Amino acid sequence: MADPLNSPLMLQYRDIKSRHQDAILFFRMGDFYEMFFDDAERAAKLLSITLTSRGDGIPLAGVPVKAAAEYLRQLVGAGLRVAICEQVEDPKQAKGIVKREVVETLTPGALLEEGWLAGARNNYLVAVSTAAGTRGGGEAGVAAVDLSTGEFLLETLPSEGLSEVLSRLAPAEVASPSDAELPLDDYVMRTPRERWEFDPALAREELARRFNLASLDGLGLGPADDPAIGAAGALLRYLSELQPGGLKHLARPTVRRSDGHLWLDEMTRRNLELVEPLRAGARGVTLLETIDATVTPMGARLLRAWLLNPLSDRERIEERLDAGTVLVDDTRGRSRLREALEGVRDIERLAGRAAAGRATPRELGALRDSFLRLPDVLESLRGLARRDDSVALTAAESAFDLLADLGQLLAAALEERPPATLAEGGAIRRGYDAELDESRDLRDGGK
DNA sequence: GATACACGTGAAACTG
DNA sequence: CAGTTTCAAGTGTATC
Repeated sequence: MADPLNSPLMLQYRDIKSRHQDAILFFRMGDFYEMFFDDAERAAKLLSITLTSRGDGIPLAGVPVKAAAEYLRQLVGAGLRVAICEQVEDPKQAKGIVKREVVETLTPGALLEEGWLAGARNNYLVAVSTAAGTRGGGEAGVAAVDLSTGEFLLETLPSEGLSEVLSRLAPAEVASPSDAELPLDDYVMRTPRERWEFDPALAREELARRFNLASLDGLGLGPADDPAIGAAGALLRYLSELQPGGLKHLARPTVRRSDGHLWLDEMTRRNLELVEPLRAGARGVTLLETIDATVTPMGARLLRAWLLNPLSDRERIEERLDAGTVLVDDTRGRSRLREALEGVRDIERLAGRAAAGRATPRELGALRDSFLRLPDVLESLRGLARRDDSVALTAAESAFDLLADLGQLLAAALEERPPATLAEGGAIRRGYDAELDESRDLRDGGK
């Protein structure tokens, strides 16, 4: 029984590791994340950290929790999955060793961390369902989420169109039935899933439950959308494995109908240099770079998505052109609007982090400051000359949510300049919470 | 500008 | 036998 492989800790480790075979396991031990065995050897090589052992011959490599983010970024950047195993029990209360659980798995497609992602483009995790057995022909379903913004897209299309969709979304990771063959570049992470997970009937139930709907009609989903619905089901199931804590900020899915958009195959898109230069590394040559004068990350992502997704519906095209005309014709109004948008940060991603309960005080401060800019944005919209000429602009105006309640709540609760981390303290204003004030007085010696 | 140590947990080696 | 000490990674901080 002196076998080091059978110590209580190693039993716990092997139990957890057996359920995360395909990931590097970051195993929390006090103030360190430890990796053992093969994980330790791979990570030590990739991260240039010391491969050691605990005297019992078990290979070990570890990083302090405080410095873990940078190492995680490198591992995920290298195309690996990393499962984060935390202590889920107060060590003081624990008898024997402390209980541990995987609370999150990071993959290239499942990232919420701030600063790891390019602000000007979405980071999609995509599920693809393909018709079983048939090679070519049949219909494919695509479901895509951007975890950082909560965006959720569905599309059903002929199988031949898959390469077009996949190059348009440029996903970081693709989940599909293990036997499916997909037109994907080598650097895109492939995640094989069981075929039954793509079952549309199962997925309908899951979607209805998730978004609290009696039926999917409300989402504009009919029987013809089954392939995409099946993909959505598999995607949700996979996400619940990656984020066992749940994803509160996932938006209701929106359906892309190919009849409203111009078909652009991958070759065309490339040759037109819409968003990527033909010669890798060339700067300033794409259409996107040429016309991108957006102020916020939301605008940058939207413009990019629009360029990759040109409309074919005349009415909607005219609407966009009308909006453009109003803005072009009113130089002063336009610069007012730009000015108002200047202070608006990446609300989508900040809100995503807030909803996931992982926003820092400083990020909440950025959210507050952004919200407080919104009245100015709305005012500049209203102030545009001849704004009534544009259906799109008036619609945007009437749908505009100032988020005043949230802005006021954040303004009341947060200090003017909140600290970068909660641990530093001093995030919450005096006078907001009586109990907190009292605790602070006690700590500071009281009067 | 080097060098030592603590950080938190658990195993193993050591002590009485 | 039970209790105590030692040790292990990268980083920040304290001490020379």
